[in-house]
Amino acid sequence: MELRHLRYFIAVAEELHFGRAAARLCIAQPPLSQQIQQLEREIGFTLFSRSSRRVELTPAGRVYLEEVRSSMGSLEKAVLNGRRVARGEVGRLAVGFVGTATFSLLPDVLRRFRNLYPEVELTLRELVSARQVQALRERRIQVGFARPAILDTPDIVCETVATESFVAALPESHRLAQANLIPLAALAEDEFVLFPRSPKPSYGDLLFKICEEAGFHPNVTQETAEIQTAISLVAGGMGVTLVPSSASNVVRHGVVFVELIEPAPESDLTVVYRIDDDSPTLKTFLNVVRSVSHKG
Amino acid sequence: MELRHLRYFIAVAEELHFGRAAARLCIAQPPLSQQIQQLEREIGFTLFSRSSRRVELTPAGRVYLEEVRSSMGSLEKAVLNGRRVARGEVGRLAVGFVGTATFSLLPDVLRRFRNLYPEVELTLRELVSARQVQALRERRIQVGFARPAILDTPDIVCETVATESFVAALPESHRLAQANLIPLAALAEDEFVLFPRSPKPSYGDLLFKICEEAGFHPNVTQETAEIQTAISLVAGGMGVTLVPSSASNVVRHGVVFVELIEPAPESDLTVVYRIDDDSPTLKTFLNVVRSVSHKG
DNA sequence: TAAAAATACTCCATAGGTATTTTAT
DNA sequence: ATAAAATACCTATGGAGTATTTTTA
Repeated sequence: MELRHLRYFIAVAEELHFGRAAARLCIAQPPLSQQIQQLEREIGFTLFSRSSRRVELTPAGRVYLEEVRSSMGSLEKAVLNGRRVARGEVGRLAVGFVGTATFSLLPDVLRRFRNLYPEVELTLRELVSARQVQALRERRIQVGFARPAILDTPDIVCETVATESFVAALPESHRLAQANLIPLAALAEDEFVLFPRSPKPSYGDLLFKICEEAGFHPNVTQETAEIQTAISLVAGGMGVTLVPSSASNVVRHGVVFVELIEPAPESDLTVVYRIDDDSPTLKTFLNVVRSVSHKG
Repeated sequence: MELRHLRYFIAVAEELHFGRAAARLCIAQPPLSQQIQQLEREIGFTLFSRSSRRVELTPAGRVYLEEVRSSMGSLEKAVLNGRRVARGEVGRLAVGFVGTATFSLLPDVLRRFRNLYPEVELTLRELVSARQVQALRERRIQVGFARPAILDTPDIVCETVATESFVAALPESHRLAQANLIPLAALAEDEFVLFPRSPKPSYGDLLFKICEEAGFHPNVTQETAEIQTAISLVAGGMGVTLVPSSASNVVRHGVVFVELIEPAPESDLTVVYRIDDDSPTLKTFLNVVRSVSHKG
């Protein structure tokens, strides 16, 4: 049995006339009769009761017609669904992200992507950069937002999507709180709220190196994994810290953000994904990331 | 697109290997590759990511596979359903019957048919014989149980399925209540509970004629359409009546049934149906009727 | 280099065309 | 007498076969 048989059957069932049905199908009448006979032989029951004056569906033909129609409809839908998956319009995507990405690009990307492709099911998991690479390898995520110190593995692509300068977060009462622009070295004697230095590459490690490049070892008195918490601690007068400039959007009583004199330390935010992942969902996601990245 | 394409697609998706899939399909590998390419061209997206070492389903291919599988399953089921309808195992059947048929064949036929073909939806309507012919013509019923006086129309087939003799129903207190066998003429002076004489042909009319053949005009004092009611009236001493012998199954306090001496009046119970109705449901029903009729 | 998919071509089975017959109104 | 389906027979498209090339692990 072939779909041709079913298409012909539907045509005859709708016209109830072999000649007209054949015309509609752009074939001659005899082959149509033959194909219908062939179909009837194969399914084992008659579809039409024909006389030379009238063609009628048999009861079994009526039942069969309905079910065939519905199956053919499903087959057409299957093609449309497949196309939408192929275009990345439906699917599933697990996204990893470092905590420090939540202030800048990530919210915009997610909002935009959800608007454009509401039928892609997004799963978010916060993971430090090293864990993201691991998760990509194990396919637990398809894409990550990371801050790679040096991320150089051949199986993972790493694309910079934002470069942010750091700003100093100071308590309101700090002696430099009123300044517009300070050198990082001005904080050499201050107490620092910093972040865990492992697993490497870590955000804490990066900040530590930045301080060393500015000529001092930071005097770390508090450690926390969360930027939000760090800012709260600064507000509480526990010390100063460095945050990506995007975090200065977080308005919090008791904290001021001060820019740093050139050469201002910078940090790249990157998207990471498997080099061998050609899933269209990933592609559309990356396109959204890039569009947001270039626009902003 | 043809079912061939889909069958090939499923085979390759299951084997994930063109060579093995081709072997399973009993064709050579090149035509299989061609058919899959053709399918991909038509649906507009790639089903497999192939390298010479590994064949994998694309995400769209996975989605398409599931939907195609289900559609193909539906198509197979459609054939099975069609066959069952063609065999008369599922369907709908409206059955007409005269009230006097309810004691004899009809209950047995219905019980048996329902057991054998539980998926045929039976509808029952009580109709006098003349109405059954009308209902058959208008296709409101497909088969009827009638008592045709003279039913002679070319479009309706009328098949005798039972011949019943009549018995007299007498009140317990009747002077002949103890008799085994009486001539019908013995009731010439009795009061009769009879049935409406129209529309003709009617059961009431039939009984009237039977009495006239026995040589008297029945003295009708009560009329009712229901045999049950007639028997109740007899029990109440309102008169006597004639019922088909099968009605004597109805045990009722105060009534006795007495057989009639030869020539005992008889009545045919017939099935009636359209001569042009070739529905398999009707055929299986008629077969059940005949089997019950011959057995009993 | 070896396994497997893709091309290149050839062939024949069968879908479809034309002419005609059968059938039922 | 006629409309319409079935049958008979022929043609040619395209599915499938064989031989070969390409690809990548």
